[in-house]
Amino acid sequence: MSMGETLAKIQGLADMLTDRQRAELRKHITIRKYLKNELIYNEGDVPMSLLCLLSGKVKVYKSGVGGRTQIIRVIKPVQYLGYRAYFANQNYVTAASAFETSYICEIPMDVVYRWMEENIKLSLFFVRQLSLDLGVSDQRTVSLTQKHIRGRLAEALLFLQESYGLEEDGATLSIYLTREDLANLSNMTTANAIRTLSSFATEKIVAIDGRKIKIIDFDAIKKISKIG
Amino acid sequence: MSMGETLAKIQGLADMLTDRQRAELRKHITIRKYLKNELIYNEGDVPMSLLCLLSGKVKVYKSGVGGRTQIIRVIKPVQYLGYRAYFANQNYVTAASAFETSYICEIPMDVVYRWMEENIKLSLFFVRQLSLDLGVSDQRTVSLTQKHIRGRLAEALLFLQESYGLEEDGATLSIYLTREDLANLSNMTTANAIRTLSSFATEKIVAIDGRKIKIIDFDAIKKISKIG
DNA sequence: AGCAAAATATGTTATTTAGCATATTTTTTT
DNA sequence: AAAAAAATATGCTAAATAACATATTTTGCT
Repeated sequence: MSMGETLAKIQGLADMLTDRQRAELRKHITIRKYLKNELIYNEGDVPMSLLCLLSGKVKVYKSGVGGRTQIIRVIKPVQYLGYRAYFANQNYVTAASAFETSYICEIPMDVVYRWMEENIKLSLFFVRQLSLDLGVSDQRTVSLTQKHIRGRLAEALLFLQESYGLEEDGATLSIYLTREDLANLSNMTTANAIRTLSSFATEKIVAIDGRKIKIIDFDAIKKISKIG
Repeated sequence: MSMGETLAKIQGLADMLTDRQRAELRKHITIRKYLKNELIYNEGDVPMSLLCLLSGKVKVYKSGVGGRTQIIRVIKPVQYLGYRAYFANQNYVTAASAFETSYICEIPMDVVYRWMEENIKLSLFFVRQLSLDLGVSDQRTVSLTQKHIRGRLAEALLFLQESYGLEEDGATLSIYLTREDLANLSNMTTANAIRTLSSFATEKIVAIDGRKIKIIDFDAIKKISKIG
């Protein structure tokens, strides 16, 4: 990932900056490659940088009681992450790692915050991002607590489709997750993710080929997700 | 609640404003009294105002599948609410109502947003608020999904203590909730909230007298909440 | 290619929690 | 103060989900 490509990717952010800030951006930005399953940051770490996923796929998760893990959100290119903890003056309460090989650019958070103090547009950008994130999080709390297993899994499949899209066939999810990740996304045990996905396959709602999931009956999935 | 008292309560916000904005604030601010259980806003409503709870207690909740309700957060004086949806350009995805008689002041959100566009401090205030809210919401997702009933109820009791404090005896929660509200806060059925609270009473962890809950063994509650 | 480790599949059992029913008590309304 | 409605309490049953066990398949590694 070259600097030129990178700057093209984060143009949305760069466009909000003043000329002077944009010059500073070039000085401070760094790019790092993360391998599959590599940790990007961990719970308890001090947030130092604004991260922007340039390519690849990333999960943000939290470990709960008894070693269970909950995937809180998934990140696609070009999305930002890592800002909440800094703004709240906290250490990270989540961890993030790469689903697959990912390129992430980093901008020191103190530099970003300095820009925000003299750049309303940038501040309002984060107000909006945080507001969207919070809406999703609140909705997720209710879905994960109130829907039954089938509803939660169906919702997770739709969520993955919205986040990462479909292959050229217009039906196969573009992300290949392990059943364990699928379970951690849907708040269930791995065995139940396996079983429930198998049921969906038996019912011809999806077709599974290893980690490849093809959604055959979108309406059925939507219905199962909705009624819980 | 007089205008003088009100301005004293929202001084934290007023202090961030310019002189001109403060003058405008006086023109646009209105105060309204809400009776016990009165609806403040509903899911689907268009967010028009920034709300600030001056006195009383408020719940923000969301109805999920099968008519079940989840209390998402509780508000104490002097806290703001109603801003997320406006910033995200959405209608409300939650509802809010008063636990008890409450006074709430309202400032038109478009006025607030105009201020934000020319007032970095105010924008950064909301960046911080939203970041704190999001951290709580993410934590709550994991607690509510992974902890067992006793852990969730214990957490709810601690949460109420942190939010609304204790009576002069240093042990009785200052908020008197119905078992149904307690259930909606802890993601369980009303019958289970009743049963579990009774168990805590039998185990001498709390003492209950109607809706009055006295925490006898704080360490036990903390431990139950922690281990889930 | 061959081995080890990890992931998937599936059956069985145990636990947790919801659902339902009914009695009693408390609160609200008239 | 009486009546009605709502909330609380408690027992029993059913449903949902986790836990555990074991076999098979796939993946990653050297």
